[in-house]
Amino acid sequence: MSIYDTLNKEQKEAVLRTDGPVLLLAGAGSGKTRVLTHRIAYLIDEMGVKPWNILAITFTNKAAGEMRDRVDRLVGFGADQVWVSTFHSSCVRILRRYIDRIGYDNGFTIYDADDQKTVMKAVIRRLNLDPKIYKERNFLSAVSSAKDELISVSEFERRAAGDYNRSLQARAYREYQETLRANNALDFDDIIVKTVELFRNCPEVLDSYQERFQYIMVDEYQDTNTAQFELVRLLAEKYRNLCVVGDDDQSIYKFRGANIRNILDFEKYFPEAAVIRLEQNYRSTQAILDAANAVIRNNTGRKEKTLWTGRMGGEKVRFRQFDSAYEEAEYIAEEIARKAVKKGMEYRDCAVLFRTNAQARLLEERMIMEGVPYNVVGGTNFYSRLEIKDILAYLKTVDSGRDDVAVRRIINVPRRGIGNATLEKAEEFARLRGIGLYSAFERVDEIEGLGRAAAKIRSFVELIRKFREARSRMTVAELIQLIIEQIGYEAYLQDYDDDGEDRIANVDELITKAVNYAKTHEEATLQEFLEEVALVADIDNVNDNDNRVLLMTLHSAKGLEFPCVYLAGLEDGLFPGYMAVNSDSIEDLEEERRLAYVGITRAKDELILTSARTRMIRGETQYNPVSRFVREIPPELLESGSAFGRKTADSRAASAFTDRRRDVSQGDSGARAARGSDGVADYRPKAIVRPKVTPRADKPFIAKGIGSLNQLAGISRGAVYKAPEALTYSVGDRVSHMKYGEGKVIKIDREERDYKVTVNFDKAGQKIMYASFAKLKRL
DNA sequence: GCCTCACACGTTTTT
DNA sequence: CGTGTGAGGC
Repeated sequence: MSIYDTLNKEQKEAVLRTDGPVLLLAGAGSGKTRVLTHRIAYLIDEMGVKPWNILAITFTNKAAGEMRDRVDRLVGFGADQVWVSTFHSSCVRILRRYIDRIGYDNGFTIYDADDQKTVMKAVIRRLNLDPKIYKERNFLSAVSSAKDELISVSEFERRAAGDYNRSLQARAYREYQETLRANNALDFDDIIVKTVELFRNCPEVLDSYQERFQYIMVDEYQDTNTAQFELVRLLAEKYRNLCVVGDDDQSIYKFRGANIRNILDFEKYFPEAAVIRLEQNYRSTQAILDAANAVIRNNTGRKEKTLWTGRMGGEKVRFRQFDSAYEEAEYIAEEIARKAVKKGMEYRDCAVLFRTNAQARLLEERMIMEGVPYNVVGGTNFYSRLEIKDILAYLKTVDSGRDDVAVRRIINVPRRGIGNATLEKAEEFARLRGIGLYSAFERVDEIEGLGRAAAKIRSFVELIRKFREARSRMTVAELIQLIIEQIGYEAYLQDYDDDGEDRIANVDELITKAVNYAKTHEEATLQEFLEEVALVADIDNVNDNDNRVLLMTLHSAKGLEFPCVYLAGLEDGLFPGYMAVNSDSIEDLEEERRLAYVGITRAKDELILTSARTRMIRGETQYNPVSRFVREIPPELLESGSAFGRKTADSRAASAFTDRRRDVSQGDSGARAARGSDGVADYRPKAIVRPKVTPRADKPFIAKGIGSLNQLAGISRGAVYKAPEALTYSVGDRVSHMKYGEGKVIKIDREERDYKVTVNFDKAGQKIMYASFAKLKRL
């Protein structure tokens, strides 16, 4: 009895057919991850393939981690040598070694969406275009789609000839690309594009990777774009041992350039390809699968397949319509709470999925009221919070200083009295000499007409110089702490806005992450840390051990499964979104339908669909009909219950909620700042919820599992920041500091969540610092 | 140079 | 409704 005997006939075929191209059409829940992991095991154990000759590409880091774990368990030895990672991580790894061959520096930085916007805005200004008319978003999406299709600047220009608007985009594209190059930066798309460019221009580099990756597997293949396809094609060209796994019915990233032709035309590029279909679903009940099939059937141009399951019967899919989105949220939260208490359901077995991130808020509020522990995946990424970006910009500048966007971001944070006029002079100086902004700062004495600002710039340069010098002898975490302390960042955040405390807690989380990073990586360089940070997705940080309900978009839910799934906001105009409803292309609606299919097929045992008659969107009340996707499910497959079309006990009970709601919704300006470390929202700012946190006494209240509520109660979970209960030193004591050496404590002020300590250092003089960051030791 | 206030504008979805 | 931006006053 071998591990392969547990596979069905098709799965086994996919595992055993190791040589040559294979297109594996794997329906939802058909065990494709199982096939991939067993295939890797088979290659290593039975075929004698060296683990390092195998490359497996997944969609998210989380999926990569899981795959590696499973391979680890299957193969005794060498699993850690298999490359399992995302497109982006793999490419960055390659580019770090070789990008100098195509004219970048190997120490390149990675720009996120925010940085891209900053650059494009500057481009628009430089091109003397009216920013009122030309939005950076439009240019950026034109640039991004061009890159997805591997269209170079010159190719874009050629195609744009004669078209005014296109020509403008072409100019913006060129200018944008040149700026990135000058800053030695790559955007997300470049990471793929530049790798393809490298392979095309340097045959010897390509050859070395072709030799290295003799067996290649690509998961979620339906979501690859043209650039990614070309990358894979190049790598696989020599040995042609390429196995792609996908499901055209689950292609949901067209907006990001995913090219469904990659799957439909695979056999054209690889005529010798074996096509294997996995059609047995091991995940869902027949009832759920019937609903999924009923919906997806309405799409045209699919690869025909019929999913079936051995799990006959099952509970009918439920549908409930409510008068308002509040009632919808209440129903979901209340029911989850009830199931947890009465039926002993684990919170982690349950997910609430929705179309847009904005829907999370209402659900969240309600979860808190019901005392249901939850996590929100996505929304605003942890690393795009302004306080985090500030610190990262400091780190980037310390690391290289070539990134003008980063330098510009921090030159006046905190306020140093360096304003626009000064900056423009410095930028002009830099531009004329073809150097970076930071290099210009280093030559500040040569810049004319700066007046008093020159001294301010000089001390900024000195500050960075000190950080650089300190870098070699400290960990990333220590460096961050040093920066925070030196620039007085905590105090800056404290009175930046109402969310000072939340922001400080976020910075603290960053330090915790840096500490953890050092623990898991032998050579934890600053550059690697920055890279890691740039490439994480929110879903990557979801911890399966957390016993919480997950709230997330349908996109984030791809690849996951849950015993119980709530699909919320099934309304025409929301899901499918109004864009798709009003689009003249049937394609857009079909993509939404595939999204619905993905959502439905996440459920193993229980699926509940909900919708609301009214919903507030952008301050406006919208009235939406029930989603066409619900209507596509035959009534006999649905249990529509009493809430359908009528006022119910549920909705009547909700009026109390409506009254309480007013104080809930006012002033949640802090919502953004209040996410936990992982890009997973752990709590809401006090303004929204603090007065509301009265978890019912009869609810199970698992204190340790409910980060959100701990946060609300003012309990910080950060390891580093935690305000000490009592200090180990007091006024008059001699203390030592990591950087300043020894000194005497002059004064201690108790502040809301920390102590402010004034120390007179023997060498460095008098400093005021926060106890939690300073880590003073009594002598 | 910095702060405050008023107003316009908009979101699908994300590596 | 919420955020980001721009004008105007200090």
